[in-house]
Amino acid sequence: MQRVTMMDVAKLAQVSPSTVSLYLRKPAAVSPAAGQEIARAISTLGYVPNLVAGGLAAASSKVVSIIVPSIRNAFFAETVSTLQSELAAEGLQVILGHSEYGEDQEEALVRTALAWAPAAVVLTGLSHSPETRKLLRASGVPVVEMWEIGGEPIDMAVGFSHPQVGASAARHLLSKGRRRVAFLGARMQEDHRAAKRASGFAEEIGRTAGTASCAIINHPGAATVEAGSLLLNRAMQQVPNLDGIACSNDLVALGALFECQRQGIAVPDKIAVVGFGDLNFSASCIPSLTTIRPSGDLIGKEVARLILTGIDGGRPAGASRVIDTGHVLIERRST
Amino acid sequence: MQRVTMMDVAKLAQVSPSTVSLYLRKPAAVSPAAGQEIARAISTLGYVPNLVAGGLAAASSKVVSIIVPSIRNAFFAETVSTLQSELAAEGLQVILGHSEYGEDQEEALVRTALAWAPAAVVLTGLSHSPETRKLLRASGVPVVEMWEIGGEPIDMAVGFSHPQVGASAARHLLSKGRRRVAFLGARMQEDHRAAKRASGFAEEIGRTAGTASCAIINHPGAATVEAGSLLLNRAMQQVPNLDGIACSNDLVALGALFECQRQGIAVPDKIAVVGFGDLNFSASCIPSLTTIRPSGDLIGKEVARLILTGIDGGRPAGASRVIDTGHVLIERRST
DNA sequence: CTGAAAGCGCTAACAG
DNA sequence: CTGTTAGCGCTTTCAG
Repeated sequence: MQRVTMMDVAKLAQVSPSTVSLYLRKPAAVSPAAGQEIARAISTLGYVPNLVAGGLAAASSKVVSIIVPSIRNAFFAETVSTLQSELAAEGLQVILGHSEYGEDQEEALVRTALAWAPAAVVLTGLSHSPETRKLLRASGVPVVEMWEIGGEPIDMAVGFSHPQVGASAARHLLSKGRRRVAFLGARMQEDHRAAKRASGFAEEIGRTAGTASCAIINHPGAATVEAGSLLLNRAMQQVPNLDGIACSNDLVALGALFECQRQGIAVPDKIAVVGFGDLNFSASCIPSLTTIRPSGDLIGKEVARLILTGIDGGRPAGASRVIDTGHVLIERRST
Repeated sequence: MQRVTMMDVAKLAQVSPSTVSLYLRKPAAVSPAAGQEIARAISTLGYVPNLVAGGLAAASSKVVSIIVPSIRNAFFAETVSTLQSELAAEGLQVILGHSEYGEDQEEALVRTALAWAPAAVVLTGLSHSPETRKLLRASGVPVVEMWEIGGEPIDMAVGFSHPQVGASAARHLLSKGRRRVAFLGARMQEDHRAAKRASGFAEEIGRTAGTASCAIINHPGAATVEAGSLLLNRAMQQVPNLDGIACSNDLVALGALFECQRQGIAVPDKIAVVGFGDLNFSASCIPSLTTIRPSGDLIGKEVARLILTGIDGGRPAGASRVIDTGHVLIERRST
């Protein structure tokens, strides 16, 4: 499909192909006269460089492979979106893969990702199969794990501590005088990060208010609004006089809010609700939702920065290999 | 970074590299004995084929480039997710780009996409710059435009008619006796598809109920819950005794629903609300939202099918070059 | 069914 | 600053 090659451009501009190649990569390193000729030739011919050939010759393609559990999840959509924009600005392409929270799937994706000799690979979280870690380490490709810190990264990591998020939610509920609380999570058998938020929550409750009741309730399916309704009902059964809940996701929290409204349970008077994610609707729902913002786009930006500095500079020094983007609790009406 | 090459595998298996290559592509075309040797060599060496080299040699890489306005939009996230899964199953990688609803950005993305000699490129909608169309046509690469039909596609198209969606919403509102209606849209100066839903809505209202009042109201920013609140208020100003609204997106509809609740406006008694998208929360909110489902994953499936059949068979014949995935109105409590 | 040969289009030393 | 020279690792005729 590739009609015009660098050879054609070189011929028309009366220079050698390598000069054209040089011009394309470092325009300043070519004489202005030659540069102009080349530029003209490129535009009259409508030349588009073949990145596949370039990648092969340079032994590293201008591609970064991103693997997330699911792009349908607004959290990751945000990060991927930011990452894509930042990388595109530097001429890097994004190859996308979905692990669906499966380590085996992730491993397969990593394997094909590596087949592209990518400039970097970006993974979600710190939990991976041993084989995945081995493949990645052996490849020598820069890898960034995102959305989680607090373990041993394969190479670099950008994210925040999930147990700390859980603890923040717990402290907030406690500070509002709640003592009969529950954590509502979805898919925690696979979503290790949500599970960590849950255990951080439970630990903090236990540590600070040993006498408080605390339940962790899991919905095996995806984190949806509907799951929120279900979970709230189960929580009320399990914790009599429930007065506070933390949710693993704002969608779940919204579902709980709707269920409260349906059953005439006053929020926050009877039950206080804390979410996670600060999604599109969280500020506008009724009551507005107290939530924890993980800043998915900050993560995206930092990952991009790590990749970019790793590419043109030497790899960044040890100090900056793990970046904590933190989290912010945003207090609204639901507590 | 690529350690083991096909050469190494060939040596260990005591065959020639071309036999290994053949085995990788058509295992059946190689003798069972040789096949076993090769398979063993591959696994003991941990060989991963270099797709960059393969792409160069084969003059077409196993990549399909997908360009959507924004992956943060749940509609496109769904399609991309499905598409990625379907294509990955056939060994194709997805390269992702965001146009942010800009034709120039899209053109730039198409240009780099083409540099990868992709197996196909997937675009959103039928509106593109003339240069984009030219580039794509000249490249000879299969292109699929998705999420819209009703115009002249560059090559293939999968989607539905947006004016018809607007008309469906209008008919539904009319059938509920509403005569003072409005269409609430966001970013319609750039989002041509939303604008078409709006005009389809207005036309149908005019055609069927000439005496009805109908306003089209646009929020220049993104389609968010907050925009929904704003838009509802403007609609009520503009159309006294407003009794029905159609929204360009369920998020906008949710915002309108919240605003009604805040102001004590009964839905659907006073104002009926129709959304678009059938998002996660639409069945669960209060009242549950009547909406139009465009089936983003059906679109993804059909696009994948078109690409896949185009690759191993000859290109599909003229008849099936445009696929209408239709839309479904789902009636719930909000009307 | 298998192997030899000839590149795919570009980059990257290295001389000039 | 520019051109020459070798490949990058794989696919693909084409013989055998």
